[in-house]
Amino acid sequence: MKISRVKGFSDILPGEVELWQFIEEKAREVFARYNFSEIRIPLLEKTELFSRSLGETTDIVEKEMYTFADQDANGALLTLRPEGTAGVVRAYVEAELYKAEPLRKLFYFGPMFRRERPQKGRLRQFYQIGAEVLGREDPFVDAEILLLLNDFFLIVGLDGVSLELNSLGCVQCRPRYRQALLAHLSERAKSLCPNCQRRMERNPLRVLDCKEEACLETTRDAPSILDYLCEACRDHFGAVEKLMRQTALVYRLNPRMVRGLDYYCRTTFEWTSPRLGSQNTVAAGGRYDGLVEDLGGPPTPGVGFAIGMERLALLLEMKETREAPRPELYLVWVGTAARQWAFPVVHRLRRSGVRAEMGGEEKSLKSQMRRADKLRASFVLIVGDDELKSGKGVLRNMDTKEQSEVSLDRVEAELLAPKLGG
RNA sequence: GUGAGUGUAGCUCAAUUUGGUUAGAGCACUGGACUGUGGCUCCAGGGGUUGAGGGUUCAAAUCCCUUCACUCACCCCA
Repeated sequence: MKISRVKGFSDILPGEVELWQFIEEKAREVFARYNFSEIRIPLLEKTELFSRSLGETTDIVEKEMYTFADQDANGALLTLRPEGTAGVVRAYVEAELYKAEPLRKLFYFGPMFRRERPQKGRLRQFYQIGAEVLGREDPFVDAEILLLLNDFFLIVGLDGVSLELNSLGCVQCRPRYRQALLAHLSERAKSLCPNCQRRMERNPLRVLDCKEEACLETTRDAPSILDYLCEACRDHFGAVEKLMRQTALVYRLNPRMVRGLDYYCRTTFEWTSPRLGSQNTVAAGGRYDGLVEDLGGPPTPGVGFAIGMERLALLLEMKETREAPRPELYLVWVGTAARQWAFPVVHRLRRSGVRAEMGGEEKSLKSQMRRADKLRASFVLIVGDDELKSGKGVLRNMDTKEQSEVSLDRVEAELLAPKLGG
């Protein structure tokens, strides 16, 4: 009986994995330029970490987490991480990273798990590239990571995406806005969709995010969060905007943009693409100045983002297909004596760093050549009885069709010469 | 969780409307033409429980029921 993969979980097969490697490589490059350090944390955390940091009433915590009881006597509830920030902050606090160094710039790659209904750009195990900057309240840091993301998109060749920016205010000013919005909404509650009527009680800001025509209409002249920011938040956001203009980073101000997780405050942002279908966010993030303290650390501001890797891959995949690596040498043998000779030679070449392959089974010269061609080998070395006798093998450059003789007793030395490109 | 759509060869798809012989094509794969030299061309070959199970019928890929999977949308979000 065949066993299939779990719903919403996917394999990244040869042919597509090259694109992922490319993305990861470029991400490392950009993080290095911006002086970020990698952090690796567990996929499994205590459930409490997520319910505390994301918010008890978010959809993720309420119905999307993979949670189970540990087999230990204490039976603690454990959860496969649905996002990265909580775990990074937990590690930051646990290792007291703030003690030796006031500013930490961290990045990570890895899978996240949410039990949602799969669709385009949405899987139950999905990969994120994330970054967190801990220890600075400075708007220059907000601008820095926005520029980092922009640079990253530039070097992977992503285009057609747009950036939206907003400020959600802080614990000082958001309650005031919430109240004003609520006042506006309750007067018009009848014209809101049933969903939004529920949202009004739980998280009124989400009403602004509704796609329902009627709700869009009723919130058209709703108060804007940007008019309710306290002085400190207004200054902070103003400074971010100024830096955006100074660095010519194009964005659209979107005072209706809200975030799904409770810990966000002040600057929030989102990169979207119209080509992704309804899951159109490629990257998003924002500031979370209270989170470290909530998780038992000292008051420490933070700001970060996450990039959805399969969404990014989806967008880049449409542009061009990336090529699989090609073998540098394919050794074609004719006759069992030649095969016996070839096997250790290929082994030694591989040990010297050459990407090498040889013909398998008892196959004709022609079919081995065909296979070498299919794999796009750069060079083919042909060895048969004649060559064994004369001690000279035939080396063929598959691109130029040039052939030359190499002496078999010093074949490695000859092959490792510049011919093979090092 | 709700709704809609789609399941035929390794891949992309015909044949389903109107049930009718042995389910086809292109690409890919294997071999040959070219007995030890790749790509192009030509020829040949292998490969299918038509997602699965049941039903109707002389006859089912085709009609009906059940089920599973996938996809997209709602929702939510990276």
